[in-house]
Amino acid sequence: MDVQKPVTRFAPSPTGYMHIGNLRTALYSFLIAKHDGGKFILRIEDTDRERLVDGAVDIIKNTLKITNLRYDEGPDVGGDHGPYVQSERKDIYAEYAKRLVDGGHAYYCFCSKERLEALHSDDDTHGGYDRHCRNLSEEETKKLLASGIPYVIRQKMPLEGTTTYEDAVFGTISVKNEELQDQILMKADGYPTYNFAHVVDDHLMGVTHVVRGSEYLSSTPKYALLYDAFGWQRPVYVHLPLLMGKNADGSVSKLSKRHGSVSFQDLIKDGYLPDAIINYISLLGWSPKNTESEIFSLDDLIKLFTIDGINKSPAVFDFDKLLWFNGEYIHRLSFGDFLDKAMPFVNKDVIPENVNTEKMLSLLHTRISKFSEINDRISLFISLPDYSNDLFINKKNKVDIDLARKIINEATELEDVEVWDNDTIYSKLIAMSEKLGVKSGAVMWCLRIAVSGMAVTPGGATEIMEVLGKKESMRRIMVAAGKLA
RNA sequence: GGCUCGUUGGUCAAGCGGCUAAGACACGGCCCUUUCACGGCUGUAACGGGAGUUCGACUCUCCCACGAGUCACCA
Repeated sequence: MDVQKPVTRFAPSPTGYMHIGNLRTALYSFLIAKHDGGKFILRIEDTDRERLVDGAVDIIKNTLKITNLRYDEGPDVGGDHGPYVQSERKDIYAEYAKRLVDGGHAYYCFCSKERLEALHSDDDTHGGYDRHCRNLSEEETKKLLASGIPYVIRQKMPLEGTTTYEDAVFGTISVKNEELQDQILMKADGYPTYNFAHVVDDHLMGVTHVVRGSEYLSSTPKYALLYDAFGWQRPVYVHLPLLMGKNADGSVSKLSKRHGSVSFQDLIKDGYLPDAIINYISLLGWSPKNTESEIFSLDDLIKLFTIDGINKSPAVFDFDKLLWFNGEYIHRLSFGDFLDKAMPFVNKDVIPENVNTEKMLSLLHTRISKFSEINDRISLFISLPDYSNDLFINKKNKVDIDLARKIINEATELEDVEVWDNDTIYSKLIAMSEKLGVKSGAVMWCLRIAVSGMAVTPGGATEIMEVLGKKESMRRIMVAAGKLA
């Protein structure tokens, strides 16, 4: 007999940006399916009509597209289990809710919001619904229904006993039934709640593994009971550890905006590469069996990913490590690709004509970890900063002001160089150091200071001069000569 | 507060009764070097606490502490 291939889904609400935690859920869900050659579905959960945000669905689709998390079924690709947008499935939920009522697993509730609020006024967070309408007679229900009073449909929880389910990550989870609220399945506006819709959809769409954040751990018994009420087979539950962020005071809390850029688009805007982001977040809550390297492509992850490698404890999102991954990915880009991706980040308006932009960027290729660093790093090519003569002093190369003056004066002869490129300038400077009888490092040091005005620069003296061009380089050398005179 | 879950270095983590407790990021040092970066080598640093079980616990059990999640006509 064939082992059933896994079917998983990613089911976000279109309420705004793609949070990095959501992306990680999508990734794991995708990987679980693909590791065993299964199917991955995208479903849009838009049952909360008030929180809908325009364009949010496009953000979701676009994110999955550029991260290569391809779905086999979904709103724009179709499939045998559509529609894949919950607001288009209202009839389905209504029908299944009715079935539950008829079977005695759910009931109509006519309680007003005011009444419900009064219930909570004593102790604001505890308590719950008092099951006021749970035992209305059939006649009373009929009458109320006919009268047009708004109603919801609630799930009828067992009053005693325990509900237990197996989670693939957390193991056996067991909750006393008396803890379970008669949760709302269908809202007064005719839309289902998440609690109900996702169960119906997951079953109808053949989802075998429900992958989601561990915030659902304690409400899952209610969903399991729903499966039971319908007589459906329960799916495999895979709850993922939470993603946390580090606060300024050192404590941690659920990853949110206060921790920095936590939406996928924020990170892209900041100059992170999708592959690097995917690689990093794959390791937040999961680790592979072999541990030689941590650099994984999506294909690597598909091969390596198994549920038993998922961790239980919450993971703190570490921007330093993400930055390291991103640097690795940038350094490994071919120069052509690097250029393509880097160019959009360059503020072209401020780059002088004499500067060779391509060569300038080549200096940055191995020196940046994210593209947004570019503009800070190239300031010296745009203008010569005001600097102090002390910058010329360098112990290692035995440079003092007198020597610097000598070297810079000698360097004015660079004016004779015909072909202004790195190699030519370099050999010229080497020859100069021999003539002067000083270490080549001393010459290089002084020239680098002169043309950059900075102690730390992307690239060495000759590289900077090449990028700057002869005219500007000579100008800067003359400035230095003047300062040292 | 009830319920549920978690706790290995600053962070991510391996470990699944016997180990000098991996590795990665960050941090320090050294080397390379035309500064920086890259690269190479190397160093500092951890099992929350207490009882058990066992010849032997980071690994199993219980209690405590701490942390988190959840108790919506939000998902």
